[in-house]
Amino acid sequence: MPKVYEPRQWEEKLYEWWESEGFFRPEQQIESGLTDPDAPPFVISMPPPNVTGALHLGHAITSAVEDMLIRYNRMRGRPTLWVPGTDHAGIATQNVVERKLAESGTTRHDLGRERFLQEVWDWKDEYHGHISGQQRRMGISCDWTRERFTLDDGLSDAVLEAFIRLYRDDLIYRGNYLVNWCPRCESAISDLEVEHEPIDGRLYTFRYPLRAANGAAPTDHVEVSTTRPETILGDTAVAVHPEDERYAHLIGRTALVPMLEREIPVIADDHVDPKFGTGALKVTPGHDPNDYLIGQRHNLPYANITNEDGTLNAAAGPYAGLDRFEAREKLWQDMDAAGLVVRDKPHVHEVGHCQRCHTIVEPLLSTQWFVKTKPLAEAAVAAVKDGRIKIVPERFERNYYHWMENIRDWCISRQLWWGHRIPIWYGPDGHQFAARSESEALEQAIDFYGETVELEQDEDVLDTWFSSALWPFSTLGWPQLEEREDSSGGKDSLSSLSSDLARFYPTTVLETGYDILFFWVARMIMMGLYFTDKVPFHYVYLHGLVRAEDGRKMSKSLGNALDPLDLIGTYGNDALRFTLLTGSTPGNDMKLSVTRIEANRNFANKIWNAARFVLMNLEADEVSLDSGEDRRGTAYALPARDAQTLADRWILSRLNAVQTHVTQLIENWQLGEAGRQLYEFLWSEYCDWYIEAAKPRLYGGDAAEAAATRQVLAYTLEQSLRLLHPFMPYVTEAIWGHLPGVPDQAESLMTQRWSRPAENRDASAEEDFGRIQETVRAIRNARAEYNVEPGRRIAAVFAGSGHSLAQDNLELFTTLARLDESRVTVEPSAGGADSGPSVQLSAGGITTYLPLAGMVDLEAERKRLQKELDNVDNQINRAAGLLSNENFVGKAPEQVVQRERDKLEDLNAQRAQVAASLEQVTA
RNA sequence: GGGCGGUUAGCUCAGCUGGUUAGAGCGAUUCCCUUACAAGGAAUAGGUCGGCGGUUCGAGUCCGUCACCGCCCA
Repeated sequence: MPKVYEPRQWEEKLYEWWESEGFFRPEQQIESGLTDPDAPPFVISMPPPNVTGALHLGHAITSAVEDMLIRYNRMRGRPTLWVPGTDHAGIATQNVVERKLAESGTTRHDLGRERFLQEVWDWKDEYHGHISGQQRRMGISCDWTRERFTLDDGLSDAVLEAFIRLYRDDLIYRGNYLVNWCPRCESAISDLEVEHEPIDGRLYTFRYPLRAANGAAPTDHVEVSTTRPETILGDTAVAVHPEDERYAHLIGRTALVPMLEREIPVIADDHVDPKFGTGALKVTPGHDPNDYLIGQRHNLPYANITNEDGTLNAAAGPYAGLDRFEAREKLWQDMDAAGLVVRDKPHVHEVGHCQRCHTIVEPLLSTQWFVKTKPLAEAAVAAVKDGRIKIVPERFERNYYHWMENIRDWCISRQLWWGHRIPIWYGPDGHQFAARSESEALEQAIDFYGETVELEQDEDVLDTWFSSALWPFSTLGWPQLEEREDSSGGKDSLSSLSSDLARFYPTTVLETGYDILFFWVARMIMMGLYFTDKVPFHYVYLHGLVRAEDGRKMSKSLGNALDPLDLIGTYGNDALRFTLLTGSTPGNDMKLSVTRIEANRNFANKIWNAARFVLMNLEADEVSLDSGEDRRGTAYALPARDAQTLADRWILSRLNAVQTHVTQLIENWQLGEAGRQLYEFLWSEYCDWYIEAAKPRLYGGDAAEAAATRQVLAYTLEQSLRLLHPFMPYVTEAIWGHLPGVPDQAESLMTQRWSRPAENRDASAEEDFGRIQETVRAIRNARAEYNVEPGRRIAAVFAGSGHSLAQDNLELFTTLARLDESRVTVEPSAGGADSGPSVQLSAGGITTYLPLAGMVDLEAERKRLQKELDNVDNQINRAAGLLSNENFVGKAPEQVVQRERDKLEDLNAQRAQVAASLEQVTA
């Protein structure tokens, strides 16, 4: 084994091996006996990345968490299925291809629908290779043989089926409503795809001329404010609050639209806020959602003044053809010239932008398709309320309820070409036929009209999220397999042949970022319940967003985006994923720190070197194996209990604790904490203490002792690799492949059994070893303070009540604290050294004298001991105070009280030791 | 306007149902290339856990309130 772990030499090789061996496939897992066919499968539908995009750190954290869960559950013996795939990402992908066309001077309209789509498919085919290659670099153990794409045949079938069923059930309808229109994409977008941002605009105040009572030319006016003057051209009323006395006399009069001279009424409506602006409101039902509602209440006409590209149409009179923002300027100038302008001043207000291209959205009356969401949302709320679906972290359930309970109908039609075309054909009279194909529509039409007619398919495609909403079951074969399942009757066990849908649905956990809780998760729940009558998944695990080190969102335009593939190349896959897994808690954002990735790269290397150490010593050794019934759970044999030293018992007990805690933490979704505990155990306990304690026994003369030590070293390492594997799959696999005598090496660590505690915790070993650690630290500290050369071995005397512990573990002390074996003595009584002045330490219940001849500064020692005495006294006061408090003794749990009693006892003993030392120094 | 999250060491963050003297990584200081690892080892310094009030024998943890930062929804 080389001295340094080089991720690049392992990662690709190991991944290719894993994939080609079929370890990612549930069938192989069952066939090979890794997983129990009768155990409930563990299933994740991977959030499909945009097929023409690049993977970013959001995908990296998704991959890290999901792969961790999959690997853990596979090792626990559950058949696991992780379904990968990609999303056609309608608007985003079409935009990219259109930009490419623009570079060569053409547009999609020049090409026509068919040729344009061919262009996009070509683009998709090219980029799909990039994406899946990147996903493989992320090391994800998903079942590539089940990979899907939202526009492939099966999923397109699912979309057809879903649309037609919803349509027939009256949950999809078409209508002319005010929608969010992106003039750049030239498409409607849903409410969710509008991002509201404050912009520095202006508030324009002007005079609305009022026709005189006798119908003569305007003699007076009312002042009105707006942030969008161009919409004046679409005004169909002026509204005031019904109780606003200032304007009561105006209600019922007629106003004249500036420059157009169109007559509109002055009406009264509660919606008007008398305190905003002048208290009078211009009403543009065709271009403002609130005004739209006012328009409905008052039966106002809906004037539509803009074209789909954001220019004004004929209804804008002289302003027709101008862009909406040019028209704003021009109209304002003209109104100024006409003496209608009062003022305009800076005004910050929230404006909706297109999520995809950031263009300011224009509310526009348009004929679109909608999903009636209320009935679907009710079922979706119930599924979470009654616990069939659990959201982690739980607080997001409130967001979910709030959104679901205030849900509005979902605009699903998009004026794009790239996507699932709406399966509706129109007859000559506009009658709608919902069908899987044109011929099917034609059959319906013949039935309907009694003759063959010309049909035209709807031009639009569906919102990408419509197909995504079906993802958990469409990827498993719905709806085709649903029918087969029904006819064969009931759900088969995994051991027999049956459909994926029957075996793997509902999925287990849906893991994704909280930013798409509404876009995706909520809609999957609605659709899943509606179409399959089952929840699509039992758990929703939401991770936080990965931000740049400065806390801002990573983005290409800011130039602060880190490329996960670069990071993997530099630091290794394990380092990146361990950082993502341990760097934050569910639902909380994390600022990705490169130094942390580096630290975790170092951790991987540390494990590598610990393994090198163990293997160097094992090489010529026969390692026996403790073969249980399950060969995948085979462990290295341990020495008999009575052949174990304190250090052995200690590290085995610590391993036991970590096995238990890590398992509990993962089951409790505290993945980060689980990883941190492993880090702590492996580095601070196994490497820093156990390996160091093992060295003298390995190199000492006693062959039996050395062999026992090798066994504990090997056992602990091997079990730790199993625990760490889901967090750091590569380095653990690379090391595991070097282990001698392991029966299943032809397979992989990923196919081995999750580590389980073999023996009980050993409280006395943990306590005793803890006392030794304390004493060793105290000696090391004294050595450093007195500038003892690191290599120099010094004399020591152990005394006091802990002397027998010292006596039994002298070798540990001499090694760990660098003592001179020939000059170490143990004395039962705390009498102290007789060889002149010495440093006196009280730690771990052992009094230690270090006769640092000629180096001891009595005055400094006195100060140090006094400080220590004060410290002990403080603690004694605290504990004694607690114990003298009747309330504490009476109300606190017995366990807690006893702990304080024990502590006080130890402190008193320690105080006596320190006090005695102090007295000696002072005397 | 409504809701959520954050505020813990110089920096980045842990700290689960309240219970040892609040932890880690990085950074800082001192020392060491000791035959697993200098991507390493040993030691040290550094925090009134945002402010105030409350509940409790006991609060970083629970409740109220305020401040600042961020996000979501309207």
